[in-house]
Amino acid sequence: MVEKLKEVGLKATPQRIAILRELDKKEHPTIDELYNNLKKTHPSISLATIYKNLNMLKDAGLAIEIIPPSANEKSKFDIYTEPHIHIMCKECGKVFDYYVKNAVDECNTILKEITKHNIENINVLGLITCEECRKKKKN
Amino acid sequence: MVEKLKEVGLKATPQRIAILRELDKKEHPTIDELYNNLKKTHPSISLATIYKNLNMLKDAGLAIEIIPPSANEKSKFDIYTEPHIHIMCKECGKVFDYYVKNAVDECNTILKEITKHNIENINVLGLITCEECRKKKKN
DNA sequence: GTCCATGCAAACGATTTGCATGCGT
DNA sequence: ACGCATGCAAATCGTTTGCATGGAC
Repeated sequence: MVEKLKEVGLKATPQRIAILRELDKKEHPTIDELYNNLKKTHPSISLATIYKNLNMLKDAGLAIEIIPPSANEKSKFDIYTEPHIHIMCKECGKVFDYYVKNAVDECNTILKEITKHNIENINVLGLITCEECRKKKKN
Repeated sequence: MVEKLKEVGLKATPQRIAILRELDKKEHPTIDELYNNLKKTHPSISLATIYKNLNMLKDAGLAIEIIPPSANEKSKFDIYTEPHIHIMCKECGKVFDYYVKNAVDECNTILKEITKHNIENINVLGLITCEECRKKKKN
């Protein structure tokens, strides 16, 4: 994590390293989950620091924000290493990663054909009902 | 618009009708654009009313929210009639609609193959640089 | 030693809420 | 006439900002 930060020209502070480590667990925390988790090891960490750093990490391409479709739901955060697709459970909000390289490209191609536009980037979020939630619903 | 509202069990108030009419112009307004436009014909309309109604219209499936990828940008709103795809200019935020029925299905199919999940719904937003913005950039 | 980062508290903006009044049915 | 909708103001929530102190380089 220290190297990643230096590569993009950011100081390797303990807080930043901790944030990246936490994101690297791939649990897709919301900001306050991140805050609560980090307080365990960094009791003095402040929310403002987390906000500031998440913005910097996003700008630097080391983190990405997963924005839910309903917008009154909270964003979740993920470490960014290579392009991948996110699937979210519409019941509980849990996020699943799919590191399938050409999936993003395929969707992109389809959009290009339809729109005749040069699609530079796509944001895809698939919505499912996860196993757990499906079970709960049955009862 | 009156009928649409009654179909979903909502009272056809002048404010609601006006909101739907405004969305039907397909200009994808933000909440305050909507507010400013509606004030012209409904000077006493309140922001709270717009917020409440947009939420109800979304829940009822008569409107959808287009959430930009950067999340500090404002959401835009659209009337919902049938599934379609949105493309957004990353420079100026302008939104373009594509009513191509099987595009949504195709993306859906790809996601299903990759994830082996039953994708119930997808949220796709394609990002481009629109003509106007491309011209501006050249200068 | 310099400059950027941190952490606190205050400021801010967007959205929601409570409540009295008005209006669609 | 009833019950939901409106509009106002206040409350709330998430996020950002300013600033003094601390820490990475």
